[in-house]
Amino acid sequence: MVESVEAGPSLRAAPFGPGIKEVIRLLSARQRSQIASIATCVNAPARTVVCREGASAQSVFIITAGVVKMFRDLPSGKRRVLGFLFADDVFGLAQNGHYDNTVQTITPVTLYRMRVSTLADTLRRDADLTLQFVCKLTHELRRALRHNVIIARRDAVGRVTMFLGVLEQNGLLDDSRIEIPMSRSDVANYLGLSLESVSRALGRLERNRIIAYEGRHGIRIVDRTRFDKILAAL
Amino acid sequence: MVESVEAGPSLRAAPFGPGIKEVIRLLSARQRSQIASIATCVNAPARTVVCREGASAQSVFIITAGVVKMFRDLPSGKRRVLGFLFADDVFGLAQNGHYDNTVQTITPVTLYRMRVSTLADTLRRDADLTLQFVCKLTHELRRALRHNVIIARRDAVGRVTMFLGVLEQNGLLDDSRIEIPMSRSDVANYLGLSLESVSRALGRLERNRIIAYEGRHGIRIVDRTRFDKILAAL
DNA sequence: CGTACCGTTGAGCAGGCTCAACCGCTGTGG
DNA sequence: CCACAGCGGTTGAGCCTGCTCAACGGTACG
Repeated sequence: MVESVEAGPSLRAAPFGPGIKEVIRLLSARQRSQIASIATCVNAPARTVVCREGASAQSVFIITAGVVKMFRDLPSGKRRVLGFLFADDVFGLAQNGHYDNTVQTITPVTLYRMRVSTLADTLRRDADLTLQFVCKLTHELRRALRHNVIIARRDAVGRVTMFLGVLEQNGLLDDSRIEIPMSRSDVANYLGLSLESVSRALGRLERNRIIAYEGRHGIRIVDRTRFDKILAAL
Repeated sequence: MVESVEAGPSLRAAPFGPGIKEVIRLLSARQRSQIASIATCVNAPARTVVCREGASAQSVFIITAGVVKMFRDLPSGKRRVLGFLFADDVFGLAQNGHYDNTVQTITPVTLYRMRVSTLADTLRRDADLTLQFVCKLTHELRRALRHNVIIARRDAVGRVTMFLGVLEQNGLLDDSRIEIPMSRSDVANYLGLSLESVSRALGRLERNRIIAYEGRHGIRIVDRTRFDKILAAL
């Protein structure tokens, strides 16, 4: 667990150009420490609300460890989860000086907080760093579009399967275990399903021996062939 | 129709900070001509494929007039429309040197095309301009998240109504007429509905005297109160 | 003037939502 | 130490809405 000799936060994204296929960490050591110098490092326990929809947006955040969910509460009382964010993700970008989503921690989280005005000043002086943010935002945009594709699917099993696929990509765990740190309810709100449907879909995937449970918050893909077939079925 | 004495393309977005509520055009006259100097202006008729998913990504595009759709074709043959883009929108941002969506014109379109490497060079030298792109991308991200909220909704009438709301915001026509330049099929693919459902939803809105048709590609909101009530029903 | 596509409308079916009960784990207080 | 309450998760029964298949009307374009 000698993971970060490096100082400061990082950004994870897939670059524009050819050559590099995977998602990588973008910032140089110098840029990381540069951001660290204008940010304060914060630890938050699980279930902490980091920023609230509609509140005045003072800060931008970069996650270095843990998982958070970004959501919006609708007039009807229903909650729409717009995304899950992990290490090296950024959030808190605002419109008109107000956050437009609420962000809440799911696991204990370590994050860097910086004032939006300070960050803007820094970016105005460093085009290279700003370009890194462009890259990161483009990556976020891709994720949002992918999310669109997922929830446009009609069948619950397909949506859940695609979600597991995303989690797998994201986790990058060496073994084949996929962590599902969030509750069924969060997953349901993310996928636009009822939590019962999520539960049933997972149950069906297990009964068909496509996945296997590893506790309630972890699964393993047992039959990759059929898993991929479901992914491609859309 | 003396609309653009200004030279070169622009970017439309809502800024971060407080003070300005609406979507505005970001670039200064200098920045517009700067981009114009590294770009070539192109006119394309309706139904032109501007860039194709998977193709090598040489260029980035900024629209100055017209409407395009961005979509992805799925293994099953179904098509998912990820968004409609209008004047002052940007597209062509790639991953790993390849476009990840196809973009096709709906109306005749005027756009600026620039090589991605040239644009990157320009951005690396101008932090201010790059920051404008950050702002624009954040705006696009917001739109994508809003799209997520829309299609997560289960009822067809609600989805169509929210779509009309977005079109209205977008059009900013002085009168209350809302243009629907795209086909029902495109709308359906955008909303994750069958085209029959879109047709039925519009029909129901008209029968209930909430909207009124103005030809097949334009409507007018007749009963704003009930329209807003449907919007808030989610 | 004809044809093909877009749009509308109808009938029947399927999959997901709602309501509801039940299970297992966790944490708390008697 | 145990009883109980609360929450997250699973499972079942019935309903409802949007999808599918199909036919038809209108308009734009060759």
